Parts: sequence; structure tokens; C-alpha cells
Amino acid sequence: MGDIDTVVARMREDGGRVEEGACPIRDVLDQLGDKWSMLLIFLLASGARRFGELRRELPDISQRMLTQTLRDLTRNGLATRTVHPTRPPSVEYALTPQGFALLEALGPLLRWAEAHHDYIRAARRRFDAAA
Amino acid sequence: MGDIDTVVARMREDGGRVEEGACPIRDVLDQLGDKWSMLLIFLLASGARRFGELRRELPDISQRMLTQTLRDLTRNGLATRTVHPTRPPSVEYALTPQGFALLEALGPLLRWAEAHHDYIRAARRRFDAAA
DNA sequence: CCGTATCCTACGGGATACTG
DNA sequence: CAGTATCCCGTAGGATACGG
Repeated sequence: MGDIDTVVARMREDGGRVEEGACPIRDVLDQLGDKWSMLLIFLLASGARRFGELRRELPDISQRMLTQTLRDLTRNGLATRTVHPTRPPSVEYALTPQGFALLEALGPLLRWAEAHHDYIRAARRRFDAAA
Repeated sequence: MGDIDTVVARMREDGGRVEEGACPIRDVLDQLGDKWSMLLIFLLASGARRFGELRRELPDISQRMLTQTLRDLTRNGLATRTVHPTRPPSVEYALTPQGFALLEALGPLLRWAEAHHDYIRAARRRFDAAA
């Protein structure tokens, strides 16, 4: 897989943040790197949810960040937002096919993290002890 | 693959940042989510480099962040730091086997990003136009 | 119920200057 | 050459209050 070179090239020239969406990797990283995106993707993977449901399942997220993260996911086409015209209104969020595809692409990373977690913690302890 | 549920559980209870290293996913995400880690991993994948070489290959990174990111990678056991006792000293960084493993685990995500980049950009344009 | 608006703080990260 | 030290700014993100 030699296309890493092209990725590197693009990420590098994108270092100073050219325009939005110049480099695909940075694009996806900027979305996933924040505090709640991945967690929401995981949650939505097991079925569509309403705003309030998500809120209850994630007691630690602020309303502001839940709204914002969901809006970003929607904007990037990873989730859909459906407003049901009831009184009071209810809004349902669901993962798009592309969102599910992302989830699958995340699988190996997940497994790597699980598999190497002990190694990482040990490495950290060694490093910190040496200091 | 039902272990997503356990991941979600741990990420959720880790929402308020319990202790460092509680959740493996957040651990890896916190490292990869920053501005330069992935780029450095990609670079080091094609061979060990000295500090100055990396610096020249990444004109946009500040010396401060290069040092710090390399230190974090080293601390997490993803890279090694070897000091050659010359005058003046030279320091070489290389990816560990675990670093390479991470690189491979990143492959699918990379391919997803490339494959869906156009879709994402289109989704964004649609979303922003609707606003 | 589902947001938006405002305020405030912590931290990531750049620029620059200095050391072994 | 390979860092450390300082300063400074922008943004992520929490708390709170209000609106449709």
C-alpha cells in the first residue's frame, strides 16, 4: 500500500490549514478527534435515537456539545436528522450507510487499541519512571 | 463484533475523564487526534529519521510541537528514541513494532477517508447551502 | 422537547529566544 | 544538533439561561 506517500504529501502541505477539506485524512481526523463524535457514532450504530435519549445515555455531555456534535455528523453526511412534526417536536438521529462504513473502517483501530492497551500503559509507566 | 457495547460503556463512564488510561479508545484517540501524531507516524513508517530531518520534511511544524509529539509517541511505546553520542549529538526516532501495527490498523480508516472524501464535501455543501 | 445565546476557562499549539 | 523556557492567542468545550 504505497498510497501512504500521497496521504503524507497532502497532510504535509495541509499543515498550515489551507482550505477546509483539502486533505481527506485531516478531514476525518478533525471530526473524530473531538470529544464525543466517535462515542455518538458507536451509540447510533445500535439504532436511531432521539435527542433526549442520547442525552440520557450520555449523562456527561453538555447539551451544547450534543447539539453541536450531532450537527457536525449530520453536516458531514454521517448521520441523518429527522424532525417528527409532533407537539412537542421530536427529532431522531440515525447513522447513514456511510456512517456505518466508517464504523467498520474503525474496527481494526478498535481492536488495536484493545489489544495494545496494556502495552501502552506499561510503556507509559516505564517512561515516567525514568523521568 | 458485539464488543462495541463494552467500548461504548467504557467511553461513556470515562466521559468526565476518570484517570489517565481508563478507556483504550480514548487513549488512542487522544494521541491520534492531535495535529501532528498521525503525520509523524506515517513519516516514520518509511524509515527512521533524525530530529532535524523530520523538521525539514515538515516545514510547518514548530520545534516545540515536534519535540512534544515525538516525546508522546515515545512515551506510548509507538516510537523509539536513540541518542548517538557524537558531537554534536544526533537523535534518531523509529517506529516500534506496535507503531507499525497501529499503522496497519489505520489502513481501513485511510481508505474510508479517501473513498468518501467527495461524498463528505458534497454533503457539507448541501448542508451549508440549506442554511 | 429540542435547541440557541452568552459567558468563561483550560488547553493546544505557534513564535521566539536561550542552553548543552 | 536537539532540545527547553516563555509568552501569547485561538478554540474546544462546560455551565447557565432563554426561546419556539
